[in-house]
Amino acid sequence: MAPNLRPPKGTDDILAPDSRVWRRVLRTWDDWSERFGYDLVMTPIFEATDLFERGVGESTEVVRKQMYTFTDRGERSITLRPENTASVVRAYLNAGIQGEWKGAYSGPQFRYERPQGGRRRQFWQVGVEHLGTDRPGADAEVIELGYRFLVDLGVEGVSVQLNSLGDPEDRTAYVAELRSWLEARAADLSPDARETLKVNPMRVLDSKADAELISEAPAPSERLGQGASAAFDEVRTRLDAVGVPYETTPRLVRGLDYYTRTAFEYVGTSLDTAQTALGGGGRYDGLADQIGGRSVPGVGLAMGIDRIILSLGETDAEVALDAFVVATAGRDIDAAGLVSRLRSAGVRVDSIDTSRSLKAQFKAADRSGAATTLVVGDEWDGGAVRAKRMADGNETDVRIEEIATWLRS
RNA sequence: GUGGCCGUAGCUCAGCUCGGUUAGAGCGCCUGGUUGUGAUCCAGGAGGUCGCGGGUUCGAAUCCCGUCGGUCACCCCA
Repeated sequence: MAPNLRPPKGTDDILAPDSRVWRRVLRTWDDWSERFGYDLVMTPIFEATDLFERGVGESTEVVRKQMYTFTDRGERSITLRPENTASVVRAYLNAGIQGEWKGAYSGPQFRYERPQGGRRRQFWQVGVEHLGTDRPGADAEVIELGYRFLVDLGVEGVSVQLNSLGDPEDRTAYVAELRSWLEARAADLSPDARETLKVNPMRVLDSKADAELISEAPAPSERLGQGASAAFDEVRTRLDAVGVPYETTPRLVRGLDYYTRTAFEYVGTSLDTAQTALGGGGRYDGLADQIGGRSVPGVGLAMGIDRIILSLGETDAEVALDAFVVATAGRDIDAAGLVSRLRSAGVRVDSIDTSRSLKAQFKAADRSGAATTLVVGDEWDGGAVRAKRMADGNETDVRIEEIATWLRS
């Protein structure tokens, strides 16, 4: 262990069997996002720093202390993306797209924080953005997608927490009211909350230490203007109609500044760490304008894959092989031919060094988890191989050209 | 960024309080028993600068300091 082979603090190497769960989760995501009509969108892993400063918000925790920022050789300030929404909106604007557009992404994000269960410096998010419309139906559809995805994966106790933060005018008035309400009670606030109050009063609503006091505070959803209020109602009506359960959480706020109107989070019951949010999102009608483009409404969500997998437990490490090929002495080339032929036929198959003892090869076959082991031996000269079902030890000879179909039955 | 706990074979850990011959166990791994058979059994074997650096000492896995890493909570968030 002399040379340092560990990955950097807060990052992980993910190998089998854990990586099998990752494959399943990522495939499930691709499936659901396609079913909902989202095309794949890929943006750079790093961006100009000011994109995040303007997009995510100068007063947010993310921008103030969590960004991986460095200067490149061309003296540009570059930041590893701490989230993906600002990039996707930038890409939409840059491509000159008119009107509605739906994109899905998947990839690593970076935030400089003290690592903890369910909180890494490099973590994986999947998400979608639906731009160019302010219809509440789009909000409901985004929320439904995340819900279906989590339920399909088998996450236990999924619930959707829903709130509305109002339109910018509602929010300005509300924040002023909240600020004076909190300032009047500053003596009772925790020191952390008092600091937060100066920078961003709404985030005080998130303070765990002040939960009791906060429960008395005015809530954003109680101060909605007509437009936001009607939209909030419609989102709820639509969620009811498609059978997505949710609970209204009046004091739910989000850590990023760009949210307007709809804000939501997914929480699960099986995560036994302090981090309970599996995903979240909302509407951000002012974001495009803030990062320097035209005014384009949008709504989106982001899901934390690391946390979702944590909450899944390690139960389902599905076997990745259908068959394992072993060979007796001198049958190396025949065995290699069989492996190649099966792979071309769509069978997931592997072998180890076929010149090793049959015992060693069978041991590897057993460990691989493959249901069947195929023995290339003297039967090969008669056009067959011996197939052994590992679970019960039964063996039968199978014609070489029939193996692929035999394995599927 | 703040605080608590932890760092000995691939893995889980014992040994550390009361420093002292070649640092142990279980599991795993490799080879053989079976020159065509795994998961069981038997025999043998490989594998450790005791996280790293410094200090105290005749002598440090064991005591002291620092550092890095892990973990949990806060903060915050996915």
